[in-house]
This record gives sequence, structure tokens and C-alpha cells, in this order.
Amino acid sequence: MPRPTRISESPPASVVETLERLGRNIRTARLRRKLPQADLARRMGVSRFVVADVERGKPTTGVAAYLGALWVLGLLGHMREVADPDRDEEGKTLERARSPRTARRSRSLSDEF
Amino acid sequence: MPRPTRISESPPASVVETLERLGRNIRTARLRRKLPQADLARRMGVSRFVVADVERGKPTTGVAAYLGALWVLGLLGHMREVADPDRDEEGKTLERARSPRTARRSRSLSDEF
DNA sequence: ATAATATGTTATTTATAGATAACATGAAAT
DNA sequence: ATTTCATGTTATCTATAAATAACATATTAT
Repeated sequence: MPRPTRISESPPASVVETLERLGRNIRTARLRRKLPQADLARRMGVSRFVVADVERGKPTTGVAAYLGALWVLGLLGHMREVADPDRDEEGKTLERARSPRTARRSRSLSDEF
Repeated sequence: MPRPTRISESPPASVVETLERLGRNIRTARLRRKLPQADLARRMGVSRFVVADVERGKPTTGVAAYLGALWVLGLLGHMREVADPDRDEEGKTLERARSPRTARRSRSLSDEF
């Protein structure tokens, strides 16, 4: 990553925390499967150093490395729920407040004939 | 990302899919909050282009950019469950098979006095 | 003990991620 | 209509992510 970005230099503590836990989790999953870093790396199509970085929770490492590891480990499904609009209560509330359910749907539709 | 890695050049379809959905979800959350890309970027400490990349699900973008966006949007908590050892059924099974629960704990501890 | 395997460490190299800037296009609002 | 404001697009530049290689240090198995 060129031109040091603030978020990569020192991300918010909670981001660092989350990344480190994710890395540890991936490592745990790998060890449980008795899969060496090098093997996981080969199946991901990267060098073993990238796997090491992922397990350390390195912030500047590409997101595909993290998802690729999850993919090989059969844990990629866990990502489906992240930021899922259905789970975003605050977002849903904001949207509801903006367009109340009692209002007419869209005009153009109901007026169009 | 230098030296094109296979995973960045063309990640597995499911990884691409997952990334694109994640990007869309982040965009949805941002729009619901009526937050312009530039504002989100500023609060993350990156340029607006990185936010655009995230919303497109660009694989080579640093993982911190994705988590940073989730953080600003108050959705970082969703990441806590990803690859959680407790949710890794396959991993748990493998571990159980390796060290049956009926076995003695660790020897060194129970014998040490 | 010893061999084999796994992970960490350091140094070097190179393609590129992300910054900046300037302009284009597209919505929204006045 | 016209002025904001948001997002997309293009180009240039530079710090660095990741590859390779070689050695060190666990860790595991024989």
C-alpha cells in the first residue's frame, strides 16, 4: 500500500482487535485441519508469507487473502451475514423513518393508469 | 499488490461473489445513513477512491479498508463471528477425533505433585 | 539423538495500491 | 434552467505488498 493511509498505519483499536481475532481464528481452523501454512498458501495461490500475515491480522494485506483462506478452510459462508441489510437495524430504522410504511408506494405506479 | 498473485488476479468464484455482496451491503448501509463516499472515506482516513473500491468488492484492496468502513457504519461487530472456533463444526469434529474427551488431560499437570 | 517438517526472520526485487488532481456525468434541490 | 453535490473516470507518482531466496529456530516424528 503506497502513500501511507491513516487506516493502515494505525487503524482504530477495534479494527485491530477484530483483525487479530480473525487471524487467530483462521490459524485455529488451519491447525485443527493439520494443514501447514505452506499447503494452505499453495491452495490459495499465494506464498506462505501471506498466510502468516493473515494469521497475524496484518491490516494492509489484501482482503482476497483473508477470504481465500476462509474459502480453503470451508468457512467462507460466515461472511455472507456481514453487513447484511436485514441485520442492519440502525439502517432499517433510518430507512423506515424516511419512507413511512403508511405512505403511498411510489405515485408513478398507482397513477400510471 | 505487487507480483500478481493468483488469488488477486482471479480469485475463486465464491470469493468474488462474497466480496461483491459485501461491497453492495456496505454501500447499502452507507446510503441508508445518507453518508457520501467522501465523508465515509474521511472518517476512515482514506481517499474516496478506496471507498469506491470497497463497494465494488475489489479483491486487492487492503482488509483494513473493508473493516474500517464497517467500523464507521457501526457494523464491525458482525465480523466477530467469522471463523469463530465455536462455529467451526468440521474443525471441532477433527479435534474431538484427535483427542477424545475420555482421555486424561495432560499428564504433566496431574502428575506434577 | 536425529531426521524431517513447520514456522519465523531477513534481505532483495518488482508490480501495483492508493494518493493527488482535473474533468465528466448524474442526481437533487432551488 | 441552473446550481450544488455525488460519483465515475483518467492519468501520474511513489511507497510498499508480496514474491523469491537463504538461514534460523521451533516442533514433531522415528
